[in-house]
Amino acid sequence: MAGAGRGPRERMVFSAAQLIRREGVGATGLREVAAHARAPRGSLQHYFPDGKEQLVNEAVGWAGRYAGNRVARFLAALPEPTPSGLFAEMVRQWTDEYETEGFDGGCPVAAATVDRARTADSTRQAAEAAFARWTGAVAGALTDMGVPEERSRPLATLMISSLEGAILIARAERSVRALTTAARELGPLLDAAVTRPATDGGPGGTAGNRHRID
Amino acid sequence: MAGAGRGPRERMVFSAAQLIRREGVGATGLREVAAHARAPRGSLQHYFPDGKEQLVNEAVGWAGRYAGNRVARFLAALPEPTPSGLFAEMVRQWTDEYETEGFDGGCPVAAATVDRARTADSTRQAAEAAFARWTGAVAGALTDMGVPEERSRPLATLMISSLEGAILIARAERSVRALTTAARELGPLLDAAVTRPATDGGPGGTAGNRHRID
DNA sequence: CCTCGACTATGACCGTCGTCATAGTAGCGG
DNA sequence: CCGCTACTATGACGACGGTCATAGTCGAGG
Repeated sequence: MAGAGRGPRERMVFSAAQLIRREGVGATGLREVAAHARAPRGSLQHYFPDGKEQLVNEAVGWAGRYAGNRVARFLAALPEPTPSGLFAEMVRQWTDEYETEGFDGGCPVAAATVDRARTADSTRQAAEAAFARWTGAVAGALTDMGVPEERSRPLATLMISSLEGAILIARAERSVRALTTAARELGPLLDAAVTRPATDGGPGGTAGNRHRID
Repeated sequence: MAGAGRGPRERMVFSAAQLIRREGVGATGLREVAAHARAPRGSLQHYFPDGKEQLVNEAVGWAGRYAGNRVARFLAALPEPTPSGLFAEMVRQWTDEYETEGFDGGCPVAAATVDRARTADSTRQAAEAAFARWTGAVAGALTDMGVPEERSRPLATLMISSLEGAILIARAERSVRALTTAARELGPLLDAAVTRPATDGGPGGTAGNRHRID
């Protein structure tokens, strides 16, 4: 997860996302964010005049962009892209993390939704946008692989639902089981949705790139 | 959701679960729980001498039992039980709530996991147990419907993963879409796992009942 | 009537949190 | 050197939060 170098503002957003996904929104203090980002505490009110809510929203936005952009990289890593292969990569990002760094972290968008969906509507909207961006990237990739338009978005939603739920269970169990199960059980269903040959991105172009938003 | 009458202790556990699933663990105060349960504040330290952590753990346990027991009722409501029918009922519980009461509530087990998995191990274990109980009930039901033993648990895990994730997305979107999508897309996969005729619970017995724990 | 246990009732303590106010520094164009 | 803007530095404030201490009620048993 890149994001170490940048300016203090970006570092704080990044640190906020890190802390939120570990402890939840409520238990993440602003002083803690500043310390984690090695940024001056005074900069918080300078860069985020609307306070914690703004910082949280930007952290959620960052997470959504990150997840969306990640899809293109997963595709690039696959010798020949298939829906099940993409999902396996998405899952593998989490199993890798859990096996090397422990089960401390979850998804910051999920945390923001759980902690703030009811109370802070702007945060709820940020989470909605993050999910939309992520879903859009996955759905675009599925279409490129030959999944019919109408099925791409539902299947992308199903993939992300299963992944988010499996992340929860994995953290609760401190086991990667739910994640690998999701990948194994869902794989065939996803591949069965391919009805025409994959769109070839051609040399120099990665399939799915045109779905990236920035 | 029953649980209004009982003694003050049970009311507080129930209220805690309600508040946690709406606001998250961190934002749920003990004074708030007592007020919601119309229970005296002084009773908190009497019934829960280990403080908030104990109360949260019991709320999570309550939610796990509730979800597990609910499975048997879903089965009873189905004319002829099928895996997709069961999953549709599980999903419908949420779509019904969201359509009649709004998108304020989520799953308390998910909230406890997000907010406390890293910090409070006893709460993490409570969440693990809750998921286990729920998964066990669903897996038992699947087996009764003719799903082979080895596939029941993985499929049950997949069902719960998808449901939990879809709940998150539904709350973020304030839309029931992700939930209905999960039911629609996953249904065929679940039914395809049936390899032998369903076990008939016989007259007077509801299929799956023997999997209830209490 | 006294005791005892279960339960209730409150107020205080101390920590943390988000926010605000205020002042300080650094670089830069003029 | 001035003035201006961008950013940093700190301390204080008020609002809870969880927990603890202490005392009060009340019914049952003796």
